[in-house]
Amino acid sequence: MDMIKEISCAPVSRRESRRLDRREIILNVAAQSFLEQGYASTTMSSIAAALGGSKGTLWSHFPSKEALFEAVIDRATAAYRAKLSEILDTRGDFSTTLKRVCAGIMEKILSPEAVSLYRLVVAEAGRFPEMGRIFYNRGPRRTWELLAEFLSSAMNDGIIRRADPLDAARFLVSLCMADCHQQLLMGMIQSAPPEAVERDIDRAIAVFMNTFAADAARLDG
Amino acid sequence: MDMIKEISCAPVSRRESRRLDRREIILNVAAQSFLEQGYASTTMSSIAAALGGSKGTLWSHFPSKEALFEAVIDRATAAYRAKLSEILDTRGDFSTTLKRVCAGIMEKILSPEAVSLYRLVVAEAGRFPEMGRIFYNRGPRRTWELLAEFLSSAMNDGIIRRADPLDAARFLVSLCMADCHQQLLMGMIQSAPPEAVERDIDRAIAVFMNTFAADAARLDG
DNA sequence: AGAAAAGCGTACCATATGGTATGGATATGA
DNA sequence: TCATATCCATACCATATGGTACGCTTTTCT
Repeated sequence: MDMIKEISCAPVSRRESRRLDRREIILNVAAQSFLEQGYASTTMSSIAAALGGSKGTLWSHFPSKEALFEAVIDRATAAYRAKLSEILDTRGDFSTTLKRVCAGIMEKILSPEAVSLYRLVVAEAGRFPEMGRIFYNRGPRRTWELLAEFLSSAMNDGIIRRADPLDAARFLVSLCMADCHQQLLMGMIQSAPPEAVERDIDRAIAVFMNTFAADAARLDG
Repeated sequence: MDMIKEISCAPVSRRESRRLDRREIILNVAAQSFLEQGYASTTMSSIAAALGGSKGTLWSHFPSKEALFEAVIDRATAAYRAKLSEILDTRGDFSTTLKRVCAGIMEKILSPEAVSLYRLVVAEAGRFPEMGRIFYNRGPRRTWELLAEFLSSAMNDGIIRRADPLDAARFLVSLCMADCHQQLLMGMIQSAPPEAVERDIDRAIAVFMNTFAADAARLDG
């Protein structure tokens, strides 16, 4: 009887499962509030109210507002990372794949949730140093690593010149984020028009290929 | 008697001058608080306390927290713009000047105040739509325009290929902001080490020249 | 069936918030 | 000199905050 308990690390007991469900719901509600209101403007009371539940329950799951916030950021970045891994589909020739990958990255990065998350991180990074680190490692870093893997194989195939794949990936991503993303962040636009995104992608790839094509001039020694 | 009053638009009366001084002090204190605490976490009471003055005085100058905030952003962006105009000194040959100009822009952009302001704008742009517009027009836009002016003359001299100067300027600035600025925003570093800034500049210029040098390949039609 | 866990509802706490009102001190302008 | 503009200090307001406490019901485990 005890054996069954021990061999399963996932929650078996129904109680535990229900509790995790509740926790999940709390995190959803809290995430929504934090992402669209910011940290300071989000109140525990309003979260409890939105839950339909009581404050006691809230505090039984998270001992403080700060702990809740950290859990939310943790989960949001994890979700972000999960969405990213869907992107890398390297079927087809290089330039087709490159464009598809860029489009995938752009779509994730420009999504309202990602923009809200980015805003929140930038806003609170000064006050919550760990948060910036978590986001950085799970967000941008993962994106670069995924891209770098793809670019690395292209380097091996001699399609683009050999260089640090991670540097190349960072370069490409920063090129993609130069226009629409900036304007979204500063509220100049509410959503990125597809044609503008397309233009960003094309420009980014053009500059990237101009820099990294196999026959391109070396930039540094 | 009325004439004297009318011909001078600057504050003549000592009362008025004192009042403006007080207003200036309020704006300084408020700016500091908003920039390092964010909007929601900054309290009017704490500002009044830091002033040494009373709340009555505060509210006699600004009818609400929101009004104070707008005035602060207005002034901060104006100050930012003033600092920018110091940058453009086009003596010397093109590449020397280009590097100096980039270094100047980087120095402004990476300064703690500029980073705080950028953070605040990004954080609150969703809630204060006008603020993003003000910042955008007085900050990035001015920077681009200054740079564009310089690049435009370089185009006329045939040093770089003819293109939309504003586009080229935006491109160069976005290249400069790709690394250190990002890391500062996300709290990965507390200040940008000079050698990293130097590296950012060199990379940006290399890519820029690779793209815009007179003999570079056209990127788009 | 009965113990325990989890959640709910609500009342409560000290504190702080944005904002108002008032009365007095001080400097300024006519 | 004298009215007035400005400021300061303080007390105050309704409301809201993060967080605690407690008694009650429902669900789960044994």
